[in-house]
Amino acid sequence: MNDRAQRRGETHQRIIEAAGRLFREHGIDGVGVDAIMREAGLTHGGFYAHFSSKEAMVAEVSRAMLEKSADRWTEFSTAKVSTAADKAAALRRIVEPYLSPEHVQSGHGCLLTTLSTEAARRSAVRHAMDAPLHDMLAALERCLPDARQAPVALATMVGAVTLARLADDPVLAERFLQAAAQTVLPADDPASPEPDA
Amino acid sequence: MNDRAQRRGETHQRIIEAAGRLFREHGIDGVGVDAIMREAGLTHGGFYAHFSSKEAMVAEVSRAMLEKSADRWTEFSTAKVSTAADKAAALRRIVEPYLSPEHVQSGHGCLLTTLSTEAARRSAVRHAMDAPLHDMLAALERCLPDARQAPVALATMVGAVTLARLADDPVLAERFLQAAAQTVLPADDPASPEPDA
DNA sequence: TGTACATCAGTGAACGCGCGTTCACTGATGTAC
DNA sequence: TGTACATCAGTGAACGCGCGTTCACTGATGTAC
Repeated sequence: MNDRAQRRGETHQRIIEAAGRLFREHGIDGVGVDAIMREAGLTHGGFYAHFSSKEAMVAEVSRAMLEKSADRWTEFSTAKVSTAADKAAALRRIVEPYLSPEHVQSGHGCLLTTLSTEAARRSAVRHAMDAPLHDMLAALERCLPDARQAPVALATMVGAVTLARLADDPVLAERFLQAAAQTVLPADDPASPEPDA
Repeated sequence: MNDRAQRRGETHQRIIEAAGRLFREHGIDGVGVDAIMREAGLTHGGFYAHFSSKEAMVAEVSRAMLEKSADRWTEFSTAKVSTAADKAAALRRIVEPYLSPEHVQSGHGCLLTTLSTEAARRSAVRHAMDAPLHDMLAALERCLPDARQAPVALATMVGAVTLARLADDPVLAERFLQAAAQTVLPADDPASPEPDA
C-alpha cells in the first residue's frame, strides 16, 4: 500500500500498545490521552485522527489485548492435541504461565485480571471482548479432559490471579496461585519431567 | 457520649456507605468527593473534617465493605456446624447468594468482584483489606469438607462473578455462575429440600 | 437556672490543575500533467 | 523527469470543565461559673 497509509497503521498500532501498557498499570481512568500519546512518542493533538473518542479507543484496546491472549491459547490448543498426554501438555502451557507469580507481578497481565472491573462497567468494552472471550473458552475446551469444565477452569484462573494481586500478604497470594493450579491441572501428570518435591 | 460526637460518628458512617455505593457503581476514579458528599446529604467542603484525603477514605471504605462480607460469612459459618450436613448448609448459605444473578446485577456486590483491579493498584487499600480477606477464607475453611480447598473455592467464586459481570453474552454469564456453583458446592446434597429439574 | 464564652460539624466560595476535545497549522508524501 | 498542486498524519496552543483540596464562616451544641 501507500507509504503514508502504512505509517499511519504503524502509528495506530503503537498508540494501542502504549495504551494497553499504561491502562494495565494505572487503570483506564488513571491514564489520560496526553500520557498515552507521549508513551507512543507523539503529541496529544493527533489522537483524534486515530480515534473518535477516548472511550472508542478503550474498546479497541481491550479487544486487541484480549485477542492477543486468545490467539496464544488457540495456538497452544490446536498444535498436535491427538493424545491425552498432548492435551495435558497443551493445558499446562496455557495454565502454568497464567498462574505464575511473574504473570501477577508483570505490568502486562491478562486483561481479565488487570482491568476486569473497569471493563465490566463499559458496555462497548464488554461487547468488544465477546469474541476473544469465547475463543479463550474454546481453547480450554480443546485441552481439558472434560470440555464442560472450561468455564470453571477460566473462573478459577481469573479469580486466583485477581486475588493474588489483591492480597497484601505474599504468602496468601502464592497460596491462591498454587491451589488454583492443583485444581485446574490434572492431579496425576505422567508427562511431567520433574516429579520433585 | 456527646450528642455532637454521636452525630459526627453517624455522619462519618453515612459518608462511608455513600462512597461504597457510588464506588461499586462507577469505579473509584469515576466518583468525586463532591458526588460522595452529595449522596450523603452534605456539601463537599466538610469532607476533610472526616478524612485526611480521598485516598485515605478509599482505604477506609474498602475495609468497611469487605468487613461486611466477612462478618456475614463468619456468622453463617459459626452458627451450629457440628455435623457434615450443617457444614454443607452453611456453605450453601455463603456460596449460593454469592453466585446468584442478583449478586452480579446488584449495585452492592462484593468488593472482590466490583473493585478488585482498582483496589489492587493501591497499597493502602490492599493493606486495609488483609484482615477481612483472611476472615473470609477462615469462614470457608469452617464449612468446606476439606479446609485446604478454601483458597480455590474463593478464587472460583470471585472469578465466576467477575467473568459473569464482564461477559456481554448473558447465556455465558449464567454458565460461569452455574459451573462455579457445581464445583464449589458438594456434588450430592442430601440436605437439599428440592431435587427438581 | 441563667449567662458568657468556647468548640467544632458542616457550609460554600475559591484555588490550581489536569482532563478530553477542538482546531488552525506545517511539512512530508502522493497525484496530475 | 520536472513542476504545481492536493492530501493528510502529526503538531501545539487553546477551550471549558470537573477534580481534590483549602479556608474563612456560621450556628448549633457543650462548658464554666
